[in-house]
Amino acid sequence: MQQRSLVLTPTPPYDFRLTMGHLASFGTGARVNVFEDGRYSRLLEVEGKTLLTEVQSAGTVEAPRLDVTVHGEEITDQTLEYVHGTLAWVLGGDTPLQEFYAAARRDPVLAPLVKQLYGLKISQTPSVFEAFVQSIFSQQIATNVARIIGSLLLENYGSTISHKGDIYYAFPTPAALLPEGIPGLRAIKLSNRKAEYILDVAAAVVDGSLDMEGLRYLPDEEATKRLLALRGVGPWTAHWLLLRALGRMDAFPAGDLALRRVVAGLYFKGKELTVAELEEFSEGWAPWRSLYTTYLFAALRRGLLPGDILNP
DNA sequence: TACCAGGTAAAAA
DNA sequence: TTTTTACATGGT
Repeated sequence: MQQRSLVLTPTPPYDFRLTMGHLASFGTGARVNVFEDGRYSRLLEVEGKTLLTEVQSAGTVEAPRLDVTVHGEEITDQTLEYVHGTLAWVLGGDTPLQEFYAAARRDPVLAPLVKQLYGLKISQTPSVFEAFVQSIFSQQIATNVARIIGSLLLENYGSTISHKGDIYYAFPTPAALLPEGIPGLRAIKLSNRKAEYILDVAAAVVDGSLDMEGLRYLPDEEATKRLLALRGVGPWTAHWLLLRALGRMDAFPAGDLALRRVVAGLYFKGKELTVAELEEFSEGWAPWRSLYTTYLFAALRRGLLPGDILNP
């Protein structure tokens, strides 16, 4: 196996540990986005080849620098360039923070959180398809169940690379999901309906009738419209995709139960909020609602919020 | 044993 | 047009 290296320089401030820790805690995160001992490892499929990338911080929050090692066969300059672009996107280095910080510091609830999470950026999935699949099987089930299903998906469909005794999984491509059909996805504990949603989209991507990755280049409104037209995608999924796959800064999944409870607990003394009320409240956070959302979830996962905030 | 969990489409009213 | 209901599975 060949090995090459490259360097990434995110815009400061950038906290690699916070940003990757948050990424690894999401959805299937732990299996496909490995973050251990300060090293982020991730398999990427490039031009039909499977590459293992390993990223380590070689800088500071104020002067970030990331050293990347790429392992694989026939790593051309072009391949390396593609990997560079993909990782820059995945690691969220260009997330604009200054205006969000200025606004959040004026908010008594957010001010201490942005201080503790200083330098946290929004990581992105390498493909829109990956976030779509993760969102579908996270719908209306407990996060730990979603994680189990995610692991099964990787083990059953993902290509792998062995390196220094560890097995790394790539997130399955649309084409990889088609041959096993509905029964294959039922076998990994998805409902019949969710299996249909995923296979419908996978088939449309493979036959070229759906340019899912092209959604990245459309304005928010148009991208949202096209996402909502997909079976299985409602407002909650569409907004999470805008936030974590399309790199948009003002997405807000108001239908999210956990988000609703967190905001209710922090801003409304625990009084339950309807989706419409949360949506209205969030308007004060525009145009940085993706960042508010990300910081609240990061705070939640890191135990910076009251422990019982999800159980009113 | 029921009921709920980081929702959505389809049926029923 | 608005409001229920089925859906899979693991935890409590």
